[in-house]
Amino acid sequence: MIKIMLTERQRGILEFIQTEQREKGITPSTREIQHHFGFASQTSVMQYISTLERKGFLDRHARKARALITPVQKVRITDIPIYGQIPAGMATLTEQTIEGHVSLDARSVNASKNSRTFALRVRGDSMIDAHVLDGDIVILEDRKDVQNGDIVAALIDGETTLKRYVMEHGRPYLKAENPLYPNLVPARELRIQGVMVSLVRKQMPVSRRKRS
Amino acid sequence: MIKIMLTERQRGILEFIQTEQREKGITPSTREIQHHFGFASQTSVMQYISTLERKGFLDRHARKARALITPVQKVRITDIPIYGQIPAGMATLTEQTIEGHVSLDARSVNASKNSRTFALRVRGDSMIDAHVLDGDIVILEDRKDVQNGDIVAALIDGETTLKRYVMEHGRPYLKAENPLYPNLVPARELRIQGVMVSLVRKQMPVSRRKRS
DNA sequence: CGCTTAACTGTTCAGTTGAACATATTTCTC
DNA sequence: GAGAAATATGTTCAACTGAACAGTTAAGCG
Repeated sequence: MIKIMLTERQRGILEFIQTEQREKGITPSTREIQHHFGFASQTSVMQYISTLERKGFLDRHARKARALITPVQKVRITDIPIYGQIPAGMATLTEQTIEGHVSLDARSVNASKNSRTFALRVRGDSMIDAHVLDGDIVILEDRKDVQNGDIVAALIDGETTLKRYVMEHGRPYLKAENPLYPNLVPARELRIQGVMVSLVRKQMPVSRRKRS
Repeated sequence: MIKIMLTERQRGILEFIQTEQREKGITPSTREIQHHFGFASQTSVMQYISTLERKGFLDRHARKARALITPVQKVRITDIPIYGQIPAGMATLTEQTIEGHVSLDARSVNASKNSRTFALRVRGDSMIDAHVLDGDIVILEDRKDVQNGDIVAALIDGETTLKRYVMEHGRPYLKAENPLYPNLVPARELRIQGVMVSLVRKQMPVSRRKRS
């Protein structure tokens, strides 16, 4: 019963709002919706809007023009900053070290909304056996609960590296997924900066691709 | 000289508009911009807006409320449909076979704006040596110019498969990037549905992950 | 010194917009 | 058949909004 709590008309109006926003960049006004559906009164639209809002399909800023917000836009898409390299710790994640942004919806990125999400561009082949390549953008979450086997970004000697977090005999170490790279056993503290939740790869054109 | 054609003030106003849109979901009105910057008149805002529009940093719908559009929103983010399986050909890419959407910015996805972009969920390990895993979402472009070495989605016997396109002795075939899978030499026609331009992977939690 | 451009003020105006009120009809369930 | 919910109408209103007009001030340039 949770699947569709909307009547056909309600769904139509929600879809119209979403389509308009996607295509024109702005949400329609109540009167525009009214004319599109041929209502003689805009009050009908008002009623639909409040119903959709009550059911959680729509959000809005009261008493403002074209201030409808589809949760699709507001909740799902996250704008993730890409850091080239994190210099010291989470404290220093400033605007200046941002290399760019990836924008993708939270669902396909696996992001929980409580924790902070950021991205790193992978350098080197140390995780190639985990199918993470040089140049890939790895999306991480600043989380507390790191589990055995998670791929994490960790701070070692002022450098950020991406490794697999392995707990063995009660002691954690960082495992490279490439026989050519050494595993890292932390001398004292292991500073985890984020847990990998997703990956975005930009496929290079053949001409510029490295031969393997 | 192409880098920054904006004065400090112009840049500030553009950034304010973009930030507001990102955080609140709606673009600010001229008066909201006015009060944020402490202008005594909204005409100042009007002038900035037309300057930004003239320089191509802003788009808008004339005479409509909150109808500013930042090209960031309109141009860069693309909403890509994910098809679970393409049954017959490009002609049958209907709404019904859509499994979901990924939304990400065109830049990180490598998408050119002329060709149609779509996505497929990868099934099986046949491309594992190309570091494409089971469950990955592969973003493809419906392009004409397939090059030797490109990873493509092709239609073989009514099934869509992801393989590497290899041209040898003037004849193309489809190569699996896994020794356990056979290469496919087309009997007659080779129907390329799209060329891989990008990849999105949702990292599974350790508990649900397959042991290898 | 003129000329241009950027930055800004003060005011008016018409069209747009969300909201509210009172009421009517249909559809469905109990 | 009563009641609830969904659907719809008609109208009025205050607030919001973009746009325009007519100016001012400062900086840079040749």
